[in-house]
Amino acid sequence: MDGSRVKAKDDTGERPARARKNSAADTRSALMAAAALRFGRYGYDGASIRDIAGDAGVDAALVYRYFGSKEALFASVSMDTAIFDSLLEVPLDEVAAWVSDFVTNGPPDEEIPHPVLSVLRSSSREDAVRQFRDNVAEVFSGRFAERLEGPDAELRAELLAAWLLGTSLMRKAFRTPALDAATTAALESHLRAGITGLLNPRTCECGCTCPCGV
Amino acid sequence: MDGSRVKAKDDTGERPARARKNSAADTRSALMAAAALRFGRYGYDGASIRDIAGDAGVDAALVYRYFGSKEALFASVSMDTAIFDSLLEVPLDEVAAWVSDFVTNGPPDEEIPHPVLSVLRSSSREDAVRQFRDNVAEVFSGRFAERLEGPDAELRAELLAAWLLGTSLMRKAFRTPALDAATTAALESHLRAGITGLLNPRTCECGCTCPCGV
DNA sequence: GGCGGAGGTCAACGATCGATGACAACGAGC
DNA sequence: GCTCGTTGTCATCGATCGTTGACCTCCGCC
Repeated sequence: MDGSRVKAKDDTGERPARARKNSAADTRSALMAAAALRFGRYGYDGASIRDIAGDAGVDAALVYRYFGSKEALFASVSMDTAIFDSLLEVPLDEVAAWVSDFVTNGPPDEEIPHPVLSVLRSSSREDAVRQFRDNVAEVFSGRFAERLEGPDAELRAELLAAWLLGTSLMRKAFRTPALDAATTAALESHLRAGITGLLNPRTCECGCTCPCGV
Repeated sequence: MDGSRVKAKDDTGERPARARKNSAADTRSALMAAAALRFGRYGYDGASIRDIAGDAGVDAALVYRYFGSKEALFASVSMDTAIFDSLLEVPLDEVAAWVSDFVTNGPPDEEIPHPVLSVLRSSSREDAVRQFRDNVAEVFSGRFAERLEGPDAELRAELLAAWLLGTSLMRKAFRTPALDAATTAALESHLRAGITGLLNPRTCECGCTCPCGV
């Protein structure tokens, strides 16, 4: 917090944008990018306006000119459901691959944390928790569940969301050893073994979940 | 934060312990109980020493007499792996039931949050993250993985931990609608469908995971 | 050339934080 | 009854927080 006064955020890189007189839009988006990173990494309470503005290379007062308050800035970078849109169009037997890709690709947590982590690490904020729950409900127990056959479609859809969340957390935030070292192929293989069982209705009494139908 | 000056923590209830001159041990444990609740609910940054001490019915200065610092208090109530000990002795085909019980029983999040949530909501604290990772590695990719047959035992064990974590989070912290309303039986049923696939090595090429061996 | 407004900095505010040390109230032992 | 260690309170410190308003600096326009 001492020698970190380096500007971490002129890497939007569209135009050189010399030291003075940037455009307001650029500064706004730089603040949002810095806020997403700080909120995601340190949570709402742990990220200060001064640090965020420092990352963006501007003064803290600009946050209040462009957003009005810390809460408004937080809300403007909170997670949206867009990252799940592609899941809704993936064939069910490719969901495991999608999950594997979701928890693998994208920038690592050191650069840009998952939007989910931002909510989690800010879970003292009840509005963030509520919004997260509503988003999950709309995407998973809402639209995704419609594609599932068998009983308790909403519950199974939310279990998928839970496993997606847990796997993403473990791999990208906590980096437990085996998950951190796992190849995408191995990860997808074992994700498939579990997710297939979850998404496909059972067809035999023993709890068999094989997609071959036994 | 205003009218909440009620004493939430003389419910240790062993002896009446009149208003003055409690035993040091009682006060210490009252502080730890209040700290576990506050840290778990609001995270490290969101829980103040004054609030914790207020919940315990004592002055904030006592935290420093008994623990030395806020960090030491946090460390003393951080999660230990004891809550997973019983899992290590559960037969593999009862793991789903154990997980269902883990994410169902115990006090609801409003009363006492899971120790895991304390770490998650304080995940800006690198030492807490590190300790959590080490604990998971020791319990799951360490001891639990030894019981698994088939390839990638450590990875599959950590995936189980990830799903346990995700399911617990969704059900107890975020309370997504279907998971919040689910019966233990329905939850266990669908957990079993997925976990069985994860824990049992596959025996046919199509990805079949049925324990009946097909 | 001067001017107005937009982009940005600066200093300061009240509040709250973690932390410290002096001090009061009480009980056990002599 | 006096003392001394334990238990707990109180006032306060310096730092940092979110937030605000005054001020500065530069560019485009008349």
